[in-house]
Amino acid sequence: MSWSKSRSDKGRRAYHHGNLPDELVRAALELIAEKGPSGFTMAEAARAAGVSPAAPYRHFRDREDLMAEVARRGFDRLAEALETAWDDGAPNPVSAFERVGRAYLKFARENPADYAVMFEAGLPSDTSPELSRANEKAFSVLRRASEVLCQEAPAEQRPPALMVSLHIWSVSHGIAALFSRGDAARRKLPMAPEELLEAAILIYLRGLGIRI
Amino acid sequence: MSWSKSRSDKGRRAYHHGNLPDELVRAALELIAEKGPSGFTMAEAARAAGVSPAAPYRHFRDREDLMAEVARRGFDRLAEALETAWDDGAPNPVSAFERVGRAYLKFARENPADYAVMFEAGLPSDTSPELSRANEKAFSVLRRASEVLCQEAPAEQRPPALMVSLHIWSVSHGIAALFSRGDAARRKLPMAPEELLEAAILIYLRGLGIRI
DNA sequence: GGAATTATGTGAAAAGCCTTCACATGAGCT
DNA sequence: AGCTCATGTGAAGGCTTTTCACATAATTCC
Repeated sequence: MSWSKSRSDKGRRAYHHGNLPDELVRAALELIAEKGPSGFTMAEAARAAGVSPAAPYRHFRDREDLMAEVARRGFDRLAEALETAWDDGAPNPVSAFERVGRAYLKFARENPADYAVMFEAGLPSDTSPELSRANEKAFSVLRRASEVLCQEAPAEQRPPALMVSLHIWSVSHGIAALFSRGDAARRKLPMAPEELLEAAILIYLRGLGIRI
Repeated sequence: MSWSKSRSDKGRRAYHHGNLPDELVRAALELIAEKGPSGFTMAEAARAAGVSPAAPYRHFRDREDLMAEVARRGFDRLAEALETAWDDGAPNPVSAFERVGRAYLKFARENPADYAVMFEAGLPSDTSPELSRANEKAFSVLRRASEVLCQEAPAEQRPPALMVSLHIWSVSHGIAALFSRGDAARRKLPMAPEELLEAAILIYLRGLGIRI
């Protein structure tokens, strides 16, 4: 049996928690969802997990280290969501690309806590190699999609795929950050964020000479 | 004489500071520039201004209130910078519009602390009416510029100016947030943020059918 | 099976922060 | 000069982060 502590007697708390890191990450996300990244405290996360305030430090160097792990997992899940949405460009690159955009906003809307930690917690970019790699992985989906998409542009004025991916990421992040945050919608919009992004992408692609 | 305490004897600290609110805002910006919005503390700002830790509370309800004032001033200065850049659309709307985009990025690059507080400190959108108004003022510059710009589009497919302004703001903010932050450049770019934005705007305008 | 080693959690403590309160001090007005 | 209001101080409570020695459980190795 791999977890010998087990749930045998449910009421009693075992000395060893069994899965503290995961639980702390979960607690952190809940707290951040309620009170923002700066409102989250190590002590409260420990309390939520039912351990002493010192326990988390067995698994995370400090508060920032826990945040970085939250962000890393966020990027992993974002990468997964974007990958699924892209679906290898089926049935055609343009519609798959728009699906990716919508998936990006959906992620930001449904996971505002993750998103805030990923992009607004002010984590130094070199916090951890794992974080950088997860970030890179999410971006690479956009990058590959842009490469396929660029093949659709007339050959004589084909834009650099990297630039296109940066443009799309920027506008997606801009809309997510400014207008698409969970309940705390920053500003009244004449249309849903998804429609706003879709329109932006369509106009942009037309500007690239891609037929729609 | 309006400030009778004056600087008469420079060494001696007067009991009354004379201009504590301004000094606190200045100190806050310096601290935030060094250690990010979450690294800023009321106590340290007070220390920098040479007053006791309790003094700031005579001028700001709490930490968040000071942050909101920092953000408010930031939006005011951003609005001013954008207004100047727009220059009533001279000599022609398109080039003036690009100037506005560059001014936006310049502001973000040269005032990373202000920018961080304005957009990433997680201030509740209803923190203060003054903050909302300053925010609105900055955005309205973009909005008016978009209105003029849209007149350049062929009448039969003229886009809503509000949508255009939201698109431009989003991509500008996206680029600023992701790539254009002071020294902590998030990611290696094949081109300067300003060029990246300029290219995005040109492609977008072409997509709108605006001749360049 | 039992002992040694390692991993994980505890309690206590130092240091620092936010914020409030009663009180002190100075400025401006009459 | 005296009154009133604005502004600054010191001390205090309650919170947080983080470390350290110590306790206890899980695992490994004979």
